[in-house]
Amino acid sequence: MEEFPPSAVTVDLVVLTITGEQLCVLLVRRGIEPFRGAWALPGGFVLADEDLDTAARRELAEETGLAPGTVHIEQLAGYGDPGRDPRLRVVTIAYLALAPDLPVPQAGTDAAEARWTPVATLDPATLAFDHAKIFTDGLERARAKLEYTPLAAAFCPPEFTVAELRRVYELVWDARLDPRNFHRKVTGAEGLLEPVGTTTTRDGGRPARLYRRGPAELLSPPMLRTRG
Amino acid sequence: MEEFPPSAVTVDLVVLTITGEQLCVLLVRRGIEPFRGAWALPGGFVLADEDLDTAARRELAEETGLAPGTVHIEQLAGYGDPGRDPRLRVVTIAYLALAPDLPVPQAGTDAAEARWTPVATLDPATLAFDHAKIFTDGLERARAKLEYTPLAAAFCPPEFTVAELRRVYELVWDARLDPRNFHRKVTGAEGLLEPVGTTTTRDGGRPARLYRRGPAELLSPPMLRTRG
DNA sequence: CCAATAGTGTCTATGAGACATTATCAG
DNA sequence: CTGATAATGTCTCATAGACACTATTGG
Repeated sequence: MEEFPPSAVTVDLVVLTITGEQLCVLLVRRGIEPFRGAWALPGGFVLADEDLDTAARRELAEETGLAPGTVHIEQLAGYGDPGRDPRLRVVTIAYLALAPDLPVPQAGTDAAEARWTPVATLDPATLAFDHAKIFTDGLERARAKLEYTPLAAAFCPPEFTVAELRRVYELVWDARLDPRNFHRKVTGAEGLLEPVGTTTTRDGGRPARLYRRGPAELLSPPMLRTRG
Repeated sequence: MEEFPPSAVTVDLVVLTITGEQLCVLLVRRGIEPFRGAWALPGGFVLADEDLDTAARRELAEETGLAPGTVHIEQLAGYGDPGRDPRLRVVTIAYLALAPDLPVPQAGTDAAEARWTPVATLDPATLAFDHAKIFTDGLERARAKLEYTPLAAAFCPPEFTVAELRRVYELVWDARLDPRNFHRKVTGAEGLLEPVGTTTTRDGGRPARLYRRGPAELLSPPMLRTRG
């Protein structure tokens, strides 16, 4: 092993949710230096005996007070530019988490404040460290994954209507989808949705059938996002 | 910052190429403990003032003696299970590299030997550390990326024929594609291929037009791999 | 009744896949 | 010439997208 350059390893989280009519990201206001007072992605050090995924879930729970089962979480990428943290060499493993509409987050240990911020109004350049890039990468990953995975349901409560699922696509992609074609597509896709059997009128109008997520891991054929 | 658990950070590489008629991965035989004598993915420590991408390219150059411009390289994922290295806590950032047919690699500093191994005959379980998982993830990433990116050309020399590009798909996916439909599809895709203007008879039969990679970043609509 | 949304049916353009046909080289 | 592969054309079927229409609730 000889000598090796020592580093700290952290996890950072891009946590996305849909509250009301907006796609939002979880930000914390830093209570300590560096970047004290600035908004940042939640995160923290990986403990000595801890798996990366475990560290990410722990930080998520600390920051949101969330039941682990309700949130989709996946690794995003590693970021390790020298100088990304002014104190010492820190390599961070970023995670992407998608959650249904959540209660207001609670501030964690290092954070003075935690908040859901609409992505439409967020200027990424104001974020601490290199979190602008991590946030942008995470958002793009989420957008891409809606195309070919059933991940949109991760933004919905356990039982949801086709219209609610469509709203997820429309908000994340900032696009309009034809309700009738969307309905035909998702109800026709094998293993995507499982009918619960009951209906709801919470969206107004004719009662809508409720569905749960089905066992499908892949959306085939994919949902098409018209590319520029 | 208080106290933090110190770690070493490495990069490991899944380097794929096509030699003759087989998809191959670059492996090195370890010359030092642990796993001395076992085959492993090439890799090494990230230096103190070095970017992760830079470290990956440096290791690749050391291990293959390759001109940097000819190889596609992208980050794959981070791996950090405690105990994945028996010596100390090591978090590795894995990279995926795709290269055209290459000269025989040269052994690096820590490696006794370097070799191209056909993926069809490789038992991943024999690899050192957790390299079985990294290799499997890298291979699956490469397979998936052929579907929706122009990445297959990374396996080809700068100028190549449609048939050579098709061979890449067939070898990586282990599938057969109709030459006529494939030809129509790739020559019709916007920005994918740029005709050089010359032809070659190196494949026998009627001379085939030579192409270079075009500027397209995305293959739209994607190449379809028939899913199970 | 009317307003609103759910859900179905129909038409059309596009593209994938199967496969015939013609083109152009080496020997 | 033959044998090989390149390149193009044609047909059919599936599906995305546009949009008309019917269904079922609340007010």
